[in-house]
Amino acid sequence: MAKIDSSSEQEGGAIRRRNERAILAAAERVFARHGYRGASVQEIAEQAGLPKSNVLYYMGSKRKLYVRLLERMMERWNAMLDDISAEDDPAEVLSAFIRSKMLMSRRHPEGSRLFASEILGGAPFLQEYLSGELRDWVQSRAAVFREWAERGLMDPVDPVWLIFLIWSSTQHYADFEAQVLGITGREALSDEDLERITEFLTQVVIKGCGVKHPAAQAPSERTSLTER
Amino acid sequence: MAKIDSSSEQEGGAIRRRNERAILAAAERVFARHGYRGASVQEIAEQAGLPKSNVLYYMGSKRKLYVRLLERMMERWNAMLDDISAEDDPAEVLSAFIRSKMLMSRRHPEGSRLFASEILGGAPFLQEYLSGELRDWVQSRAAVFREWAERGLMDPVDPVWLIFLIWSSTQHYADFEAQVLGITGREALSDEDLERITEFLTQVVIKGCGVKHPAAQAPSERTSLTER
DNA sequence: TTGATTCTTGACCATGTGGTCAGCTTTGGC
DNA sequence: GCCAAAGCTGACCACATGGTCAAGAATCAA
Repeated sequence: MAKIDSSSEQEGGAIRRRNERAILAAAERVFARHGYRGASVQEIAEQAGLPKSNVLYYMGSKRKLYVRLLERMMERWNAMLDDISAEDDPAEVLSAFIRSKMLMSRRHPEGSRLFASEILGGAPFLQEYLSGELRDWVQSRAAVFREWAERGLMDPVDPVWLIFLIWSSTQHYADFEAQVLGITGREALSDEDLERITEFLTQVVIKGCGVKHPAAQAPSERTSLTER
Repeated sequence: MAKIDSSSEQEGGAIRRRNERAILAAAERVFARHGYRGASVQEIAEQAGLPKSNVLYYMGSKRKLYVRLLERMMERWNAMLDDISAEDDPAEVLSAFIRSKMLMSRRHPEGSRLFASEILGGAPFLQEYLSGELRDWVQSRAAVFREWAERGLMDPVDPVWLIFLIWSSTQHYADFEAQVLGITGREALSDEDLERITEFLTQVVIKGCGVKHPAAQAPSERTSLTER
């Protein structure tokens, strides 16, 4: 009776795995572009190179497909949200935070836009996640930021607004890609562009929040810039 | 042969004006929530308290209605984009910039989300605007920022990334409202919240970009915080 | 080869879609 | 009070939607 189970097992034959991959990739594009309602199973099927019936055969329904994509995106998100402690170097933590979020926008632009579209529509499927898991995560980081402020390692800014600042300014380069490209006149953002933007954002945040290097340069081995 | 003309004249009787207002308001909500494709004329009509035929009678078609909303939003945007010169005080200009963009998110959240949804979908209707008018606007501001940097009034940051930073971090509070409320556990953001966020963003940007007060405190009377 | 499981897909269905239209009522200037 | 213009709207249309299903095709272990 065990259903497919949305976790990342690779049960099922090679055919299933291949087709599901194609469907998920196509669906992420289409949902990201048109939102849940605006996306059609027909278009997803075409982009996946399969008949519509086949998509429904693998995914059950449009809704299940959508939920599965959201869950996949949240897994990626969670993989990025590593833990921090008040003993870490604020500058390093913030820098790594910005960098990994920027990398997420870079690696999974469709997923980022899918997520944005869900939030834009009032987060009908994600409300629980936002006010549960994610909220807890934010609160725990906020506590660390506050302690840093108390120790004089940074200005006493509201940690939640700071987290939102980092999220929004990095997410921007996925969600508003069309605007960024239109205004800069580029065809695409290069790796160098992304690196420069990352450095710019890091600098503004760290300097803007008055982050200081800890007195005793405690050598803790963090800086997990990569995502996995 | 003069058509209704999308500019903000108030031609037409009182009935027309009232109904169009209701339709535009309802349509902005629905398009913002579900995107262009996902929105249905039926739902817009219901939210406006009119039969579907009546909506089509006034607006012609779904597409025309959508375009009209985008144009209205761009008018609001343009009304906000006042001019600046290299003689102005950088801190004041940036502060006013952040404040007015924040006010836009506050006053027209649906419009902001409508705009976001359009960009998210690849800006099929706005590409021209983005790579034309808006691009010119950005370039002209960028030139001023660069001159400030040359005069040592601020750090030599890339002005375009700075503008995107301000846009994204302010727009966030309209577009990702659902996320902000879910995480902060609030029902809505109060005026005080908005004021604190505005001050926070202003502080981070100004401090983060090393903005200095001009040597001779030139008293120019700008700071147009209100939108009209 | 057998037989069960998985895969594939066109036909089909009820419902929703944007849009048209004809005929009605209301409005407002004269 | 007249009447043209404006407003109103239910009925209707062709088409797209998400989803079902049955019947066949491919796969694979025994």
